[in-house]
Amino acid sequence: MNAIFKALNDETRRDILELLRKQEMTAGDIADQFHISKPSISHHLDILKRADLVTSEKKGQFVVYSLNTTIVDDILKWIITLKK
Amino acid sequence: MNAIFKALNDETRRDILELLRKQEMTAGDIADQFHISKPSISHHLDILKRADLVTSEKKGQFVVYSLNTTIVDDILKWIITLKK
DNA sequence: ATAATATTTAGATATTTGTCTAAATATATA
DNA sequence: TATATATTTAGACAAATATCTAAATATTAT
Repeated sequence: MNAIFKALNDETRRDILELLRKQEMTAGDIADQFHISKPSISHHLDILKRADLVTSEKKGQFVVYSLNTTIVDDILKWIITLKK
Repeated sequence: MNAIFKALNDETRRDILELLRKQEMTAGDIADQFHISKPSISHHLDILKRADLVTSEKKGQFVVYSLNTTIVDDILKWIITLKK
């Protein structure tokens, strides 16, 4: 749970997740949505990946990122325990 | 959402929430559950309070903390948007 | 009033984090 | 093969954070 909450504790990373909710995107296309350098976005993507919140697949010279909804379920479960 | 995720990004604070899920507790009783100084726990409680995840009420010389389930719902909503 | 108990505030410090630029790596194209 | 494009890695740095001890504040009890 630690890596997940660490990953969620940043507005840029949460925004990336919301982008990926709609469709998978390349690292570059993701970076273009923010006023932050590409290396910084790459670093954010790495943190999301380590938390298993996104997956990545190399397609030619691009790297395509997708949301991993399985882990989203894990967060839901944790939150829901607070209500029981 | 920022303050909430910031508050959740710490194992001690998440553990405090799980404790309060079962019953309300005084600051001292909460502190006794951790191997961390009372001032540090007080600081964690302050962060949880600013995020509105807990409420506090002074009862005599004690301060009783409770979980605020309303805000827990807000987190749920945000997580669920990721799945739609 | 004084002492004891409960909690918070203040100030210090080491660690973590988000950001940047420059350089490295990998792939595609001319 | 040389060049352009896409992405990541490396290293540096300022800001944020979790922790501590000491002191302050508030309440209760003697």
